[in-house]
Amino acid sequence: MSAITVDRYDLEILSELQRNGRATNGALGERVHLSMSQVSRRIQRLEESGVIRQYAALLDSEVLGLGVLAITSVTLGRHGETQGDAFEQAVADMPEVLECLSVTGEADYILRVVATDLASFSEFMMKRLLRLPGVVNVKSNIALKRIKETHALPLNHVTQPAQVTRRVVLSKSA
Amino acid sequence: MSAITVDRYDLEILSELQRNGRATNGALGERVHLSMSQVSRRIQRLEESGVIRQYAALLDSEVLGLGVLAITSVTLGRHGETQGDAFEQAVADMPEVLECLSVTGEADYILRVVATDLASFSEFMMKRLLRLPGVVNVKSNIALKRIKETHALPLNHVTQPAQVTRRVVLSKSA
DNA sequence: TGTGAAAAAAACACGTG
DNA sequence: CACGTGTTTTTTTCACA
Repeated sequence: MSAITVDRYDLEILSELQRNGRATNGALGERVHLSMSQVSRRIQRLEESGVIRQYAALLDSEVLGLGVLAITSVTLGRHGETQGDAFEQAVADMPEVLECLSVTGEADYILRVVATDLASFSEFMMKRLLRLPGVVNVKSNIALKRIKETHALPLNHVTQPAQVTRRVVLSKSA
Repeated sequence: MSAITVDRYDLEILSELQRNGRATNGALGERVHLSMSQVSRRIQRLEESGVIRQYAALLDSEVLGLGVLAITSVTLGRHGETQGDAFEQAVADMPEVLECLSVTGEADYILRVVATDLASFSEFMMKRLLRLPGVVNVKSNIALKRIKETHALPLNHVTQPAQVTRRVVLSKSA
């Protein structure tokens, strides 16, 4: 596995790109005191190395009518790992499940789920999640208030300049 | 509060922009069989109405060395709401906390936290989170495997065409 | 690594239905 | 008033020094 060197300029660029994924090379260059071509080449490197995974438009769930957000713990019965795979596959295909982690502790999985209202959330739980094979227990915590919600990863832990493990390649059209 | 009408063209545009926040108006137009100017005007409307909250570059936490992801439940002692406000403020200022929700159920808050490794996660818990005033109990579930992780909201629930509540305005430079 | 040309895309104004 | 067309401006990409 190859590596990429990330210096403090890269970190500043990444930080700004996390805030504004459409920042122009010119604007970024002005911010970090680098030429446009420098910025362009650095971003290309960051994309190719997989540090930048994707550019995306972030939508407002409340405006779109998705008023319910829940953290749900799921426990599976003990029936071998085939069941786990089936559960993971099924959950990955459910658009209302934004996140699914297999975790340490009492539960097997923790899910982050959105729904339009409590009625439809309840229906999703009863009719879809609980009916998946192997699911023996679910426990949901409904969000009362969203204190903080960000996609922006902390970057200050990166000792500058740092070697970072290289990953997948971002396709041009993705 | 005013409203915006979102039809099936808008939904297709939003869906694609969630996947690729840098899709050009031309490409989007081809996809939904609409002219460039149509797409441009629709996107502008979606931005102004707050449906599109932000454009962002999504970074890869593993590539950046943030190998630990945890879901942490926090319980506060019963000392009035001033304490809750202080906790919420403190947590909002911690970059390693990506998400914080106040929730129903046993715990008061659920947090999504990243760290470079278990040692630094442990240090964060002991030295920073547990020392916040009012915190009497925390319980963490460490992610063993990330089954699914998306920002893409489901859009199929929107009955087409639908009235959507208007929100804040996206500033041009944000 | 910067500079300048070429290509692409976005923003804008205009004319038309 | 909504729509497409054409023009202008911005931004990116690429070749070259």
